[in-house]
Amino acid sequence: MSDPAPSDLPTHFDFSTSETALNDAWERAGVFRARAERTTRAGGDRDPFTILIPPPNVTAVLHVGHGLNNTVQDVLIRWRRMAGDEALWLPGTDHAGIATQNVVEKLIAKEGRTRFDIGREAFVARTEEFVAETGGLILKQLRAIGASADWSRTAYTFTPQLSLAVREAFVRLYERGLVYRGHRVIHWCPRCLTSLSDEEAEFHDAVGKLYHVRYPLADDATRGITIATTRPETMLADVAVAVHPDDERYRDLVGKQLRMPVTGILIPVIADAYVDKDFGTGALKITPAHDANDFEVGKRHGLAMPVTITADGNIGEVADAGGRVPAGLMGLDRFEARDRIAEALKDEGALVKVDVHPHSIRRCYRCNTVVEPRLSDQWFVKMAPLAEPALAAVKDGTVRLLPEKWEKVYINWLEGIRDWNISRQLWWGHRIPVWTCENGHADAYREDPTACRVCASTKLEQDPDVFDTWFSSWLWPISTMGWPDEDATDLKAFFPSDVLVTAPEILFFWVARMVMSGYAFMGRAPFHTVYLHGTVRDMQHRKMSKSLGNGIDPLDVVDRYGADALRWTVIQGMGLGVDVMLDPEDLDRSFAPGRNFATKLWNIGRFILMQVGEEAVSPVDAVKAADLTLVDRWILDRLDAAIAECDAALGPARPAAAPRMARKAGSKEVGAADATAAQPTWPPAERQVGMRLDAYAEAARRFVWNELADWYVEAVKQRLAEPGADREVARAVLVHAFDRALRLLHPIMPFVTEALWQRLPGRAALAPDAFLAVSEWPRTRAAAGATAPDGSAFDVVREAIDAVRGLRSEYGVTPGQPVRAFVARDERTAPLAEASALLQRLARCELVFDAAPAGAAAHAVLGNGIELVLPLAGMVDVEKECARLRTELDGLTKQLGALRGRLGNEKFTAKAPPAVVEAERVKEREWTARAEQLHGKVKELCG
RNA sequence: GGGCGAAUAGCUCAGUUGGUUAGAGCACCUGCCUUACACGCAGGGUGUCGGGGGUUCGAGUCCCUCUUCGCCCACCA
Repeated sequence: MSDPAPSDLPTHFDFSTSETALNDAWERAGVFRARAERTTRAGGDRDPFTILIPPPNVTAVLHVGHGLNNTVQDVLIRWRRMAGDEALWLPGTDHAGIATQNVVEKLIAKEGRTRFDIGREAFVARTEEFVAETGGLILKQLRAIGASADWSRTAYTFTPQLSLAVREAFVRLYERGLVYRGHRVIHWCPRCLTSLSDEEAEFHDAVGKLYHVRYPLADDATRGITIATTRPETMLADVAVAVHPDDERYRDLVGKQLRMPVTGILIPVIADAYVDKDFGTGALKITPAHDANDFEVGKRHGLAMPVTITADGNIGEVADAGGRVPAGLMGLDRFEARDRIAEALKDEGALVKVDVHPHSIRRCYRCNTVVEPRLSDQWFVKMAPLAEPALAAVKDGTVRLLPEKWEKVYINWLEGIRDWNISRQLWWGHRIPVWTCENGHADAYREDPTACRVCASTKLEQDPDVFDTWFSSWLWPISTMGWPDEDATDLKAFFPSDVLVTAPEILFFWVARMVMSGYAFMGRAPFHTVYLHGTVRDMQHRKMSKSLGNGIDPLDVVDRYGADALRWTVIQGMGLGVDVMLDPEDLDRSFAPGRNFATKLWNIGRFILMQVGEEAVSPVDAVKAADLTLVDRWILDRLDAAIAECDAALGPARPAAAPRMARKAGSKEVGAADATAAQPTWPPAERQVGMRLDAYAEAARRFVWNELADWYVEAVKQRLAEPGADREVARAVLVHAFDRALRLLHPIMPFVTEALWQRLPGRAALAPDAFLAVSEWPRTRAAAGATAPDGSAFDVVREAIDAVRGLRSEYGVTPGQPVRAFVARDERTAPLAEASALLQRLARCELVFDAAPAGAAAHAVLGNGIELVLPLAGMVDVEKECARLRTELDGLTKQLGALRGRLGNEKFTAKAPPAVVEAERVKEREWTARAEQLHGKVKELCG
């Protein structure tokens, strides 16, 4: 890079040009590309560290939720890359069956056509074309926020390779007897014209009406049963009224016939324990084809199952319903029919009453249409056997969910797992590989069959349905790695992966099912950590959404403040699992933390580059310990502390591969146990540790801003200005500390840190393709086996400066006015003597090592007992000082009283840990000394 | 209906196994263009840790209870 001289650098980081240039440079150098052969699993010396992107819909456009999700992944992957792992972040997209189909349907609707007008083949071709043209835009957008994914491995759930995995998975489950054809009531979306899984039919609160309808006895219209229903339109398909067998009210009616109003159809009264005696009237109308529970009741009693609602949600005689639908209702929309039937009931006098009834209704998760329960044939996966190892994995710590509360939700769901409806009546998706021959032999085939496996008939027809889109998503951790080829290079090197970063909304849709598929097809969990982050919300805590118009476009933020500002803001404000609040109305304020810090960092760098010059600096290790000044030692200490804090906040990258545990006595499953025993589990002490990205960000920020910039840089300004040996020491320490700070911050702010790091002196000696992005993650001196001289002596200096500044402010001494502070001569003042020039510069305070002159004075006592005295003659009135002293003394007396009370309490001294008691004793001595001192001053000054 | 969680500064949140005078960022107030940065510097905490009770030498932290809020699941028509 040809650079301007440091002094010509602008005062703000020019992110708009630098970000693109850096992205290009990184990609050219291939720093994001993972190499299987370097992993330990392939005989190399690097631990693999893999993150699989939660594939966004192929038609998706980047929104702030993606921004957050992918920033987290990128921070983790950059961290591990620097820490020496072979880091793979595998990007890709999801074909998103139902969602993409809806998009294309809308597109052709603009041409006045439906998918049925153009036919299945043309529709699929049209969708493929649309995806090819516009799909994957989001992956390009991810580059703009700095995503360091391995783009050479970009995957898509609908490629031939992944389709093969989907087919293989289905056939294997089929062969294991875990797939079956079910005839039952499922969730049906009348707009998408497809069945939905339980998870795809989401509950929404609604205030409906509860209609009480009287069904009279066929042979005695004066008697009857009143039932309650929220969906009177389904009465057209009623086949019975059920009561509880023990219900005295209805006992004599069981077995009798009722004549339904409106249709006049006769239906029996049956007894079934499913009915709740205490709900409504205790009588329940039974509509087996349009209610999942009624279906079960109907099966038990061998009842007919007429279908009176069509696929698109209208009234009609669909199946076994001859003569049930009155002509006037035929073809009506289901909700219109509801009102019409209610009117008809009212006219007949059969409508007893209508109550307001708050309840939950299910809606399609893609189009929000009210879901209709509907009798149909679908493919299901038996989930209980698959759930078992997935449940055990979380219980035994093979997989941890962060934050922990989601483990309970996960376990709760898996323990009550229900079978998964995987067939969809859509056109966009993987066709179900089941063929049925003319003789009715249905079977699953790995290859498209030319003849029936059973009877060799060549007249075969493929099931018209496609798979639930999640049936391909759940294979993501293995299909993207080359499965079903178990020898695939990537599968061997990078599976299982490490961390999955996603939103809790898809815990069941995706996360739990991936764990299941990992065990079902590879015998292992696909990752060891699931990081479930919060949601981005506006200031009213509403989820950001297009329809509410409260969204934030991440690319807009990148344009205004840079990708680093976006990333920093999101990471530093994100506690584990906590929602991030941003104000779409005030981007300046929302992204101030990131914008401000990026600029601060840039200016620290700018200053350092200007002061340090171009000549190479010696490594800090080469500096003799004796040549380090107080502040040098201090900043190196603080650096160690910051590294340790960052490491602690990030936590262990993976559970340690503990030595194989001794097999439990009596365990005979030697061979079987081995495959899973090899997968390490999180020790209880580490299960909730790490992944505190906000704490990591804060530790790094505090070091570079509050310690390096606020203190060290200020302290070394003078040394840098004067040529000589000490200047070289200062340069060495300064460059070292800043270099390490850039490393710590790089995962969060990759661009500004790389731009600065590339300009550090000594870069010329490095290889031309040396990047901060692949530089070594900092280690503490202790971790590196080096000795660390104590830097705490500088604390006295800092305290003295703080104290003088505080006193100045308190007494209203203007910043420009020089002051003198007196310190009684004492060997403990040695650090102050060494740093008195600093005190002069940073606090405009001349230090005098002598007794203070008599008269009004301000006092400050430093932590090690040194008293600092500022004469206030001519600067402040005595009364004010007296008042201040008295206030301090009062407060101290109160605190001392409490403290002495505790120390005098035998129970405390006997029961509290000795260390705590000792600390209290020390404190008591210090406070007592201070109190006596204050007493003296008050007497002397105030009489 | 079942399960889970939260309530700490104006806002968003930390607060590790109970142990100094409860912290951070943003916001706010005061003063500063001090040879990098006003997107900055220096100073300032503005709090009955939701209410009540209990355990303890000691409670923001543990237990009970009440209040409020949120999340997940569920076959009450």
